[in-house]
Amino acid sequence: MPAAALASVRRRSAAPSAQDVVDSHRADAGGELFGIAELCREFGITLRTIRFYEDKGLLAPRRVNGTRVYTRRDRARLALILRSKAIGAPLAEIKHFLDLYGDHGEGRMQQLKYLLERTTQVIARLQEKRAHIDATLAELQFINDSARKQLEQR
Amino acid sequence: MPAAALASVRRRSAAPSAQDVVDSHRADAGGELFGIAELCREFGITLRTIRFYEDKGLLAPRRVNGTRVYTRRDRARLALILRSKAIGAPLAEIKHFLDLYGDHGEGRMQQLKYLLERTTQVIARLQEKRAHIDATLAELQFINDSARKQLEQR
DNA sequence: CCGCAGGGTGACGTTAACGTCAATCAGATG
DNA sequence: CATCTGATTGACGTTAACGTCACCCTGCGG
Repeated sequence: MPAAALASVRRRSAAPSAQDVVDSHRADAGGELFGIAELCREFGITLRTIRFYEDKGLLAPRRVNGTRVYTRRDRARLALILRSKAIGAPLAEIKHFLDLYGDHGEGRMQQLKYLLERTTQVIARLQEKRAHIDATLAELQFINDSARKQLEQR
Repeated sequence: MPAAALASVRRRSAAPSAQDVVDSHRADAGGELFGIAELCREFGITLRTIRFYEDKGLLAPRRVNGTRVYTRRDRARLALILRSKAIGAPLAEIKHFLDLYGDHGEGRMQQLKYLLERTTQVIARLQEKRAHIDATLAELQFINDSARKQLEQR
């Protein structure tokens, strides 16, 4: 688990909320632009990784003369990708997630039912995963406490 | 995410607690024994997977005439492996986790400090991951609610 | 004794998620 | 102009986590 990446994701005052993404979308035209190396430093990942995500269809930056140019919205997407990865989701799943996100940010709300259905599914899965983590945490704390008591008993 | 596996992990009345593992350890000598195919069916995984875990040092069943024989303790270990996998931990990490578990269950408590240190680390990492999941859940619920409202507005 | 199901052991293939390397090109700078 | 930095692409390598295949051994029922 690359600590630098997690730190970067957290760094920007908590996490980018859903509303942030919508905002960044509206402000797209006049917003700041970012280079690939810039994003790499910011998130603690490599050039190759970002290009890899693009190959996978997770990112689609504009090209100026061949060079990739990222908007704030692209940056938000990248942050989402990294956070999703941090919770152990495979890239293919992240792609679906991002696609839903995109549809939501944009105007065409025809497939609202589908969106509702999918998000509900994902929510259920994440809640399961959370429960697993809670159980594991409980066990670890049991072990931890036992060890601590043993040590104090001297 | 193999649903069958998760179902199986849950099936045995919630999850195996830390105490369970200790218990199963004490009861090892006279307890029931399991064959490899039996465990496969129970947990919804393949033969190859179990053997793979053994190659990786995650399991170490007894051999009777070459054939693998699993005790209840081995079964508990397997359940832990699968649950750890479900929360997105790599096998190498799971191995460390199991090693700690083993030391705890057994008598040699010399490295208590090390154990304490490691479990504390793992706990911190899991709490981070939990926080990530919570943030993602919040966003998904935001989207989900928006969609629901949009639909109701007709 | 025969056959066959079930288990074991390599050896090799596969997918995901990148890393590494080499060749190339566009702009900035001295 | 020469060079140097930073970016792009393509080809290939790599690690984790298994799946597949071929082949062998073994106990048991008929």
